[in-house]
Amino acid sequence: MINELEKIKDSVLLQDIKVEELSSMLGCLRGVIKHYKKGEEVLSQGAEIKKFGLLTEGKLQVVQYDYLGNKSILSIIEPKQIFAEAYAYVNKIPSMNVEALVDSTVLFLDSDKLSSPCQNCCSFHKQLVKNLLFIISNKNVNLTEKIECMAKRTTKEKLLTFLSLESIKQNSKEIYIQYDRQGLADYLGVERSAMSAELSKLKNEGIIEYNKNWFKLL
Amino acid sequence: MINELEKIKDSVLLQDIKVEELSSMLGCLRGVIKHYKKGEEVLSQGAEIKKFGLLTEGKLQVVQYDYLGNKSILSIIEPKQIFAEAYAYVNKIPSMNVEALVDSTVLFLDSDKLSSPCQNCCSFHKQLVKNLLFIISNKNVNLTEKIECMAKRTTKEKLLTFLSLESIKQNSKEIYIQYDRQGLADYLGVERSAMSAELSKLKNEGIIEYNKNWFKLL
DNA sequence: TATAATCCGTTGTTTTTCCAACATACTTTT
DNA sequence: AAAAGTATGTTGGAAAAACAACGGATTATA
Repeated sequence: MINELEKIKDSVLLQDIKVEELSSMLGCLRGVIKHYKKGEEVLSQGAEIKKFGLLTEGKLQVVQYDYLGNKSILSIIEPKQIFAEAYAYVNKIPSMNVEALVDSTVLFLDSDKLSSPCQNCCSFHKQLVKNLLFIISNKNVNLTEKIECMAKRTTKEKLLTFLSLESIKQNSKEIYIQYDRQGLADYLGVERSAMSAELSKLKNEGIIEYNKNWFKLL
Repeated sequence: MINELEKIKDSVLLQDIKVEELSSMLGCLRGVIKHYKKGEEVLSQGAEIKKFGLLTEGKLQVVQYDYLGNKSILSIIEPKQIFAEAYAYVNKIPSMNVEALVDSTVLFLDSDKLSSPCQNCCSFHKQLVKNLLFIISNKNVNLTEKIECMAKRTTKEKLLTFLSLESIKQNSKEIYIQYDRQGLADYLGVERSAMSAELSKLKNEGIIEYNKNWFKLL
């Protein structure tokens, strides 16, 4: 257990919480550690969620099957990240699965206990709540930005919206993006090759320059 | 002040908080009431946000101007709803404005105070945090669902994804939707008339039936 | 280093969407 | 009930995106 805490003590969720407090936190939040083999289901569609997860080791993917049975990957969970937190707080049945991409270890924490601190109002509780609010709010802002891009009607506008948002975030006309072309196309909800063609056009029109992950707004 | 509290005491944020506790809460969270004339700016782009708002009276709209200066309405805020809460918890400068559509009254609450309860750990704090987590998580789930719809490549798929999500939520093949055609088109990010045409096609193909706000999946 | 695998851009064709304009139905007002 | 306003459906042409297929470049691997 101590070993697991060591791996996640500098996660965003546990930020600014003293190491000495971590183990008492585990008890308070009914921390449970579970191990999963590659390919195993960590959370399955339709099951009610009362705890959220903090990945201590391995890699997970959040997938969703639509009305036709088509699989789509919603996100990849890396160590120190939390998942299923939104569904733990709204009492809705999630419509997605979480699967282990490699052998993984997850620390589950009780969402009810987190938001209803114990009698003695331990100091770490304040910080935990603050961190959780930050994480969820941040996700919220990111989702809103993605929607802002996707809502544009043309691929050209989607690209320019994305790039100008990045430009603001990176506070520069020259930016580096985290996605490869396929990843960017998925993010914007368009087809890769069509997007590539559109990028070329933007370059020819003298609106942007780019090379691999580097982009410049002119 | 008492008058204002009366109007919002059954909002989601203040759910399950005793009326007697509300006024002490106001002090603790540094509650400030502000009035706005129709057309006035409630929050302006680029200004740092330390407090979030709870609309007690009137109507607000959240608008955004993109890189070309085009205005788009992100959401309409009705009484008892909160706004700007996500931006209050991530330390990001918001890229949107909030404007008063009619004369409005807003109660601003200190986001820091909410997540860092006072010494005596008042009982309402627990409930407030719980409620806030619920609201933000809920928004999160809704945004994710919208993205799920928008990510589909064709209008037909967007419609069917939306309808089947509603079908699950309303637990029936027959559903009533909250949007009119223009609203639904905006939600899905497509053009209204093209969407209408697609709906007709789906009806002809025997995949759905509909009449005004009523839809049935076959 | 050779080979395989992956990523990225290009092109032509097919499909879908947008857009504008108009017709019809429904609602609200007077 | 007439008139005006609003919401929805329809259509055809223009624009854009998807799709498939391919070639060159880069990266990973044997």
